[in-house]
Amino acid sequence: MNAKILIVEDEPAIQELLAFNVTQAGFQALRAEDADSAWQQIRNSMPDLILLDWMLPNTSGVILAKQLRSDARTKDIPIIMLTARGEERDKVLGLESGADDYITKPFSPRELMARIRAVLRRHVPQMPDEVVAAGGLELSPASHRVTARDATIELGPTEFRLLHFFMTHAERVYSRTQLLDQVWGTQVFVEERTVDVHIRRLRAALEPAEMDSLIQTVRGSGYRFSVK
Amino acid sequence: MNAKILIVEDEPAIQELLAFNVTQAGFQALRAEDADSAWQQIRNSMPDLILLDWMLPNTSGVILAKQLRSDARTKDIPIIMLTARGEERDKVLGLESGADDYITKPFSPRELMARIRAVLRRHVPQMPDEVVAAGGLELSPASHRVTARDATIELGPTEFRLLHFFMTHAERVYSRTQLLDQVWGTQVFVEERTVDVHIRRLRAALEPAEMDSLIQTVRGSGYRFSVK
DNA sequence: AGCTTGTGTGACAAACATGTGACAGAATCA
DNA sequence: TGATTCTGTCACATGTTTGTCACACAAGCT
Repeated sequence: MNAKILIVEDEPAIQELLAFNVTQAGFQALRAEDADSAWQQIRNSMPDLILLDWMLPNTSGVILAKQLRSDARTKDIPIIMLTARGEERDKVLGLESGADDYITKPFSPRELMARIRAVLRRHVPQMPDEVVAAGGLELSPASHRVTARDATIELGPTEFRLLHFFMTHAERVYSRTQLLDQVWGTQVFVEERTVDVHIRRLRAALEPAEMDSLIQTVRGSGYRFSVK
Repeated sequence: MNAKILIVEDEPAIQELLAFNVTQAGFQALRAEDADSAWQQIRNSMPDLILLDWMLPNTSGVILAKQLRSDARTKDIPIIMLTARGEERDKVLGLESGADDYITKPFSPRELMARIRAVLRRHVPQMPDEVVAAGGLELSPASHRVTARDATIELGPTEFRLLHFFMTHAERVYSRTQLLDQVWGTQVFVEERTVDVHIRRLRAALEPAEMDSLIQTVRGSGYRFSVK
């Protein structure tokens, strides 16, 4: 189960070089030349880390990084920025870019791999893939699967993230707005009532297992996942 | 103690529109037409958030944003950029601007307010809502629950706020007017007698647990929550 | 006791919040 | 590409909450 690393770089030569090094080190290399193909790759295979060129054709790397950070689905993926020599370290690691680390071109393969490993290691404690269990439900982010008493529960992506958030934040009320921020991401603008509909869909999916009562309505405040 | 929002916009019509929406939503609106008057306002009243037009007469909005970011006193004030449709999303969120979010003109009031609230929420770490316990009752703002001897007590939003206020201000008499200010808020106008009715409803909810005597009537003065 | 003032109580309509089914467009898949 | 799922939004149904009232009741005063 080696980590997937997405390389976002428009220069074919450098992309090739990176891919070679990464593969050589036992990781799985994914490639993209611009922001669009990067998103496609991300949707398809959820990389564990992104090597991102500071300068990209259309959207620059910084913008892509920001977008990644503001989307609930991708905000936890670590990013290493690739910069030309001139670039200021401060800018790269500053607030604006959501980068975890950066490396200057040209780089030595050894340094590159060292940084990749360091970032991955630093990121492991977050354990985004840990199985969560609460109230008779079991949710596994890694396999994207939910089980209740041996019965598998089918959920759409949004319902899945919603349930995941609830299970990791049980016994606490969240307003529709908070849920939108946490589950949808801050840059997405949707109606608050959309939350209601997704709550309903989630309940409907949990109902066959008689688990729908885990998600409670708190009138005037929001919703709560509770095992009590 | 509602948030102050500084509107920096040279177009009078748009400034007016923004101020209207902001005020309507219960915020306090400050206005400025250019960078100079903006700084003046900022020095005078330290807004909690700045709505900043991308294009301004002398200094452009981006420059002002940069200046704000480089001043220790103002670098933490969140900024929402107002841009014309043509403007590149990339530029706005890029390194240059220190913006926290942006919105494109023309905008819907709803979206504007949603973004303002989202940014404010992100920037004001809400104080930890601690569990309050008094007289055998336990009230948890976070989970929005009230318990009396293992029995859950169901309360409507207003009764909940009322009880919360009482529990955090026990042993002291509050007049109907004071309670209206504290629990209902100063903006709302309701009859004083309404307090009586809510007190009654609260007592009714506490009665099954024999906790209704915690709320005492002080004839001619008001009500008191007392554990003695 | 009578009178005055303050508080308890049940009822009620309007306002409000949430549940629910349907639908069209977007994203995804084969 | 066309088929299929997923999403966000709406309109309507349902259910709660809220503020007010009218009247009953209680307490204090002369």
